[in-house]
Amino acid sequence: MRKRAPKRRRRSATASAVVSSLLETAEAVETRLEAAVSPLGLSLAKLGVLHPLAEAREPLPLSELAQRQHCVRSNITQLVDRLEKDGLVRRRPDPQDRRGVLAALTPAGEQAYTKGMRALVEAQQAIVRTLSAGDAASLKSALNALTS
Amino acid sequence: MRKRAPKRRRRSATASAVVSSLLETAEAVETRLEAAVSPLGLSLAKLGVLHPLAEAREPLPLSELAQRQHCVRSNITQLVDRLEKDGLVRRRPDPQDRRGVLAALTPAGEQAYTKGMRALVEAQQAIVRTLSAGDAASLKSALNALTS
DNA sequence: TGGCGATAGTTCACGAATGAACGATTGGTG
DNA sequence: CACCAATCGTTCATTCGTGAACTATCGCCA
Repeated sequence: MRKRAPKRRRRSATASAVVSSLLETAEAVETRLEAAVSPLGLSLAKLGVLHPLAEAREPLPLSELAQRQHCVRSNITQLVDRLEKDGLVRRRPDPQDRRGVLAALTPAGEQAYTKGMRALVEAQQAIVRTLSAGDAASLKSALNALTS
Repeated sequence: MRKRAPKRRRRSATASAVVSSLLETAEAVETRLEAAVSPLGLSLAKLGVLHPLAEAREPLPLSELAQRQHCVRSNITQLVDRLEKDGLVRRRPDPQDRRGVLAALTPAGEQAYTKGMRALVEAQQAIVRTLSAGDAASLKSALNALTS
C-alpha cells in the first residue's frame, strides 16, 4: 500500500512551492490591475496617492501620504513630482507649518481618480469572480493567518 | 431576522479587500525573504539568476536566463552586470553562436548560491509553519484557481 | 529666551523592472 | 549565393521603491 513512513519530507518540499505560488499569483494579479488603469495614464502607485487625497476631500501633507502608503518620504516626493507633471496634483505650502507641503487634488486629478477607481474595482471584481465562494473564503482566512 | 435582500452588495465590497489582502501579504512575505538573504549580500533577483545556473551545472545564454526568469532581456543584462561585479558570475562568449553570451557561475557564485538557497528555504518554511495544515491546503487550491 | 532635538521635504545614489532602439550575427528561402 | 527576417545582447530613458545626508523649521524646556 505504500505511503506510511515518508510523510515528514512533504512539508518542507511543499513550503517553497506554496510561497512561490503566492508570490507569482500576486505578481500576476498586480500586473492585471496595472494593465486596467494604465490606459488612463495611471499606475497603482499614482492611484495610491490620489486615493487618500480624494477621500479626505482636502489637501494633505506629504508625510501623511507616506504613512498611509506605508512607504518612505522620498518616494512620495517623486510620485508627487510626476503627478504634478501630469497635472493631477498641485503642491502648496502648509499655512500651519512652514516646513510642510500640502498635496492638493486638481479637478483633473479628481476626475482621473474616479475613472481610475472605477477601472480598478472592475478589474478586482473580475479577478475575484474566478474564485468559487469557498475558495474566496478560505483564501481570505489563509491570508489573514499569514499576516498575523 | 434580516439578511435577505442585500446580499448582492457583499461581493463587490469584499472584492477589493481580498485582492488588497493578497497583494499586501505577498509583499510582506517577499520583504521577509529578501531580509533572509540580504545578509549574504544577495537579493531574490540575484538568487533567481544563480538558480538555473547552479541547477544546469553549466553556463547558460543570457536569453535563456531571461526566459526562465519571465523577464525582459535588458533586465538580465543589468543583473548579470551586478553579479559579475560581485564576482559570482562571469560572462564568456558562446562558441556556438557569436551573438550569444554565456553566464558562468564562479566558485564564489556556487558557494553564494548554496548558502542563499539554505537561507531562503529556511525562511519559506518558517512562513508556512505559521499556517495550519488546512489553511495551507486551501491557500494552495485558491491560488491555483486564481492562476488558471 | 535661547538652544536643541525631533520632524518635513528634498536630493542623491542605488536596485529592480520595463520597453524602445540599435548593431551584430544567424538562418532560412528565393 | 545573397538577401532579409528573426534573434542576441546592450544601451538608454522611465517608473517605482529604498536609505542616507542635508536644510529648514518647529516645539519644548531649562
